[in-house]
Amino acid sequence: MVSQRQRSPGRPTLEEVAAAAGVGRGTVSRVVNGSPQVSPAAKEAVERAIADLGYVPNRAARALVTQRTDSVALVVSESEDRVFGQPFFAGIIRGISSSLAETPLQLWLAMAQSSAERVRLNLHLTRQHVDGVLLLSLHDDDPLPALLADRDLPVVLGGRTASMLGTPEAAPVSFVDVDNVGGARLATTHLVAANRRRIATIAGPQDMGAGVARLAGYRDAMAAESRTVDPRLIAYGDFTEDSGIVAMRHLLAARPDIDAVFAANDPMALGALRVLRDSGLRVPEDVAVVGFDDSVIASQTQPTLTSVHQPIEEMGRAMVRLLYDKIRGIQPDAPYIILGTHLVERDSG
Amino acid sequence: MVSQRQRSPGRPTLEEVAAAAGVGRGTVSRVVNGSPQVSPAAKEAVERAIADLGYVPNRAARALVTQRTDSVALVVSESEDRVFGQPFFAGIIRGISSSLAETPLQLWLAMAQSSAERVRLNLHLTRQHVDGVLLLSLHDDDPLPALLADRDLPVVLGGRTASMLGTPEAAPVSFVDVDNVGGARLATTHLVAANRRRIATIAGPQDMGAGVARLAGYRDAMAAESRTVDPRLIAYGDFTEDSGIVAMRHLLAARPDIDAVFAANDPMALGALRVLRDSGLRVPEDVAVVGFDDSVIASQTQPTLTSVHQPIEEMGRAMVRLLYDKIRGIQPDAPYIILGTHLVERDSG
DNA sequence: AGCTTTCATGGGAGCGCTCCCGCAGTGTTT
DNA sequence: AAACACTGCGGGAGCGCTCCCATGAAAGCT
Repeated sequence: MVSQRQRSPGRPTLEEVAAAAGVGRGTVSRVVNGSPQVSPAAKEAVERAIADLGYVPNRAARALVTQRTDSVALVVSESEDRVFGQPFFAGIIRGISSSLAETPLQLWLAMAQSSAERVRLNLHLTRQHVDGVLLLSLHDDDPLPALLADRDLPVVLGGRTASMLGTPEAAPVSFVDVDNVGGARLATTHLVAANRRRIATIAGPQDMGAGVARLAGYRDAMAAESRTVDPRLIAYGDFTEDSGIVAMRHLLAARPDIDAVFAANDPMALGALRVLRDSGLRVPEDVAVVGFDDSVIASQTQPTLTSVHQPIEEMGRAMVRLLYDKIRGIQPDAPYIILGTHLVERDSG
Repeated sequence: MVSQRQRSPGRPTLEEVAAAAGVGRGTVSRVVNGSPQVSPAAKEAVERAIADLGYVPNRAARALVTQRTDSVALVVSESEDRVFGQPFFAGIIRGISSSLAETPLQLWLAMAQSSAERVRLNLHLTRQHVDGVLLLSLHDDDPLPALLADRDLPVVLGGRTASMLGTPEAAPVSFVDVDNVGGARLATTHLVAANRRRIATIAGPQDMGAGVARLAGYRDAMAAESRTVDPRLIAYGDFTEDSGIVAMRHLLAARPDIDAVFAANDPMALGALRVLRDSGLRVPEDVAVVGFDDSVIASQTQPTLTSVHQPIEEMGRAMVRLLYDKIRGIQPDAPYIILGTHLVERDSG
């Protein structure tokens, strides 16, 4: 075993580059960091030396002195298994990753599943380890955003909690979200316009912003059409397909005359489709179904699923934009970004 | 703006812990790193000081001196969009992440989509930035593994290239893979046993190990049953659903009498199902279909899809195990791990 | 010409940590 | 009693970098 103190010979240091270029350490540092205070001649010499030696700055050394790490953490604070694999996360990560590629920032992925892991994680989410944090999939009672904000680490949430729905400008942390209320309204209004009379909804969990907002949108739209909502037209799920199945059975049992269902996400809509088929009801002839997500599966169901589209990848990109501005101390135009949705009509209603 | 040189007051250093505990820097370091050369009294004093002050070691400073970073990169070297969102990746990441949680290692996520990004990435995959690299989704001509191995950075591949299929012990880098040949054999033999006479296959891309191996398994099984394989029974796709559609159409055009299809992954099987339905053929009565992946969609298709199961999460965990051993300089039992598969029978055949 | 201002430059100090050397104190052996 | 080994400990050196200050040269001013 080679001694730890030995530097691997292949990796040149700043000092060696300086020697090769015939300049001082300071000048090389200035060139590397793009300072304008360098003469063209010196700059050229340094650049050639860097290329010749294959110099790559040592991040640890730089981080030690600048107190910046040039990395951000993506924290998926969710205990359930299903988190990944959901096309939602896939899309967000794609957006985040492609956006980060345009910055000097590196992405750290942290999944905190058990609560022990979350404690450990919390300890490491400090300025000396990351420059900022992207938080995904929050339940309303998650203490993490507050903790991080206290430490004043730049934080951006993907989505928001129910408490931030009413007055987004008062939200304690920045966030990027889609207009869930508007999207749900779109879906419901669409069903009304299609002459559906008894429109039910399978709502999401009421401890998550998206669940609350999509139900609010449904209520809004129904109220706008002066439809009173029989409580038996509302069932709740937890965004999984199984919960959609259970909810749909409840709805059919309570109100067998339902002729439309708006499900708060695609997996639950899938569950609904399954139950309807098993009950011998035709979609869309007997019951129309509209989902929310416009995920890949929406075009693969039978019949294909009408669904509210949300710009997921753009959400990821917006999160990075907001966070990067914060990290650089740039005051963003707004502390939050809300993206629009639109309805993609397919065969189910 | 506060000067960069200022230490944020909240974060105590080793030295401050030492002062608080009334010991020297060395002793604190020994306690933090679990050295046995510390008296119980000193150890206790240091531990209390750490707890009191909320001390967390500075990774940059540690990395600077140890030349280790305690982080590994997960490189998804794939230019296509679809990469994420595939349940395959989701599962692997879950396995990797849960396994890493038991080590001191942190996960860096790097996706290199454009080739410019790949150059930049390659520069940063050095010992001074990461302790090891996990590589996913390789095409046979990917130069990255060789480059990294040259630099002698510990590397573990997820999957393997076609050239490593024959003699895994001769593979230039460690890898974790499933027994694709065996899985494909399982699927094919199952169709034979179900009395299918004209069994076609939709093979994957032949520049990827999985594509080659699954086709080989099909051929093996057919040969074992002394069935000659009409070349018209083989079509090729690129693992996407669309390519499965095209391939299935080709097969039906060339051999309308096909009564079974083995697709090299689930999305292509999905495409096949779609074409068969559109052609008025019943599944499984007229044509049986078997996929490979046993992904979530397999149980959601109509009819549900019989598919070869691979232990994806376990694959991720095995990759981490192998890499962590390498990083610590532990000679692993074998430089590679091949995991088994089994068939999950559903309605499609 | 003599003065000030500007600019490019070299190199010291120090970021927070680990490694290692040497010292003191205790115990063991001859 | 002397000689030696071992254990626990303190603190110097140094990892590779950025920041900043001092310096000298060039340029601009009266």
